Amino acid sequence: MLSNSDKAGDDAVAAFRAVIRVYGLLGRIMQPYFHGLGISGSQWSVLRALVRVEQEGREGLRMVELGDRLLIRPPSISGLVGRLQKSGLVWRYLPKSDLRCKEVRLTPKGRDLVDKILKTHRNQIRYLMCGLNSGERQELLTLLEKLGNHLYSITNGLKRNGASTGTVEDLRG
Amino acid sequence: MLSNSDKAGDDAVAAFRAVIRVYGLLGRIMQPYFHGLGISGSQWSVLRALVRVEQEGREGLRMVELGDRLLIRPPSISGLVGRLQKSGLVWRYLPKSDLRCKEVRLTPKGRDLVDKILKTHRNQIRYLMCGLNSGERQELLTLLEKLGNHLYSITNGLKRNGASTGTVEDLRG
DNA sequence: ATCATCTCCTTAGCATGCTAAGTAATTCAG
DNA sequence: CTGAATTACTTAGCATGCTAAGGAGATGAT
Repeated sequence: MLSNSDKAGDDAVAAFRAVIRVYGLLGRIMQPYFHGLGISGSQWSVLRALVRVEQEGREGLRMVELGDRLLIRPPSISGLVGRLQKSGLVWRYLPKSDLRCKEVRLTPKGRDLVDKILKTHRNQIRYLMCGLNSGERQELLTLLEKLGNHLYSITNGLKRNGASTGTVEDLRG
Repeated sequence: MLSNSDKAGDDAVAAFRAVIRVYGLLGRIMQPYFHGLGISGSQWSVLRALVRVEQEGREGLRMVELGDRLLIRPPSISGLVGRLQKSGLVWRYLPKSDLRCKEVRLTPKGRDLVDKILKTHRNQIRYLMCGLNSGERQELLTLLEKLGNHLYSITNGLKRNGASTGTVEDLRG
């Protein structure tokens, strides 16, 4: 019985490793691409999130909201936004409603850069992903969304447990 | 015609973003897991590669081979192996055949740790991936391998081009 | 045989991620 | 209304990734 589930685990390990490998390969390609644009991939994620938020009709994002969207922790957000502010692409201010928070928004210079990058960005991503045809990309998206929902529920479990170690036992035992 | 390909690009962007999100979620779960084991995910990758190489009948791996397997650059390998050596898990020596190289192998302490972790590791991965059933995991693996092969051929193109900026134009124009 | 080149590794310096701990503002219990 | 708990952000310190540049050994053209 255990040997059966061992075999069932093999495709789990293989798929797990494949996600990591593909992510690594994407990074190897995207890093020099962003370097040529004068920013980093992480910085692009911030700028992109701020544009999206403007399109939703809001002027800025609180730091913690940014962290939720980008899946990174508050201290990392602080550093990232700080460097973007030093570059003049982003602006940080205190909303009057809650002085604990800081909100971030694009400067005109930041918006200009995003507009410039967006003109070609979709083509770049399309080129990376053209190893799969459209049907395959949609299938991949479906599978990753399903897996992502599962993983997200695990991270919520971690959050509820406080000082968890992230193991199966913590979450199930 | 461009508007058609714009629509075709949408699923490329969505799938691209899904890979990044799933990788981020995996990291959020695996990081505390490895922390509880006394090492990091990157360090585990090194130890795991060294065990695999032993199973292939070789005693150790050159630094640069390690980098190829883990998709990281030589300076990162130096630091990673250096810290593992300081922890006594790994051993670095000069092969007589080529004094430029250094080879890395597990110490007994390192092998003991790997053996201990491997007892439960597959269950942990299986738990992460159980959001998909076995057929879905195999389908995901197939898609990611196909995409990975495409991306790998792009990185080879970057290597051949020397100081490339990693854009579509560099590789196609 | 020798000089140029290539390969492998390392160091220096930076960006990005994390946890732990600290400060300031808000909220809630009494 | 006041004190405790919570929430948001920051700082400090570490690990990991990168590029650029340098040194030592191997290779190759002449």
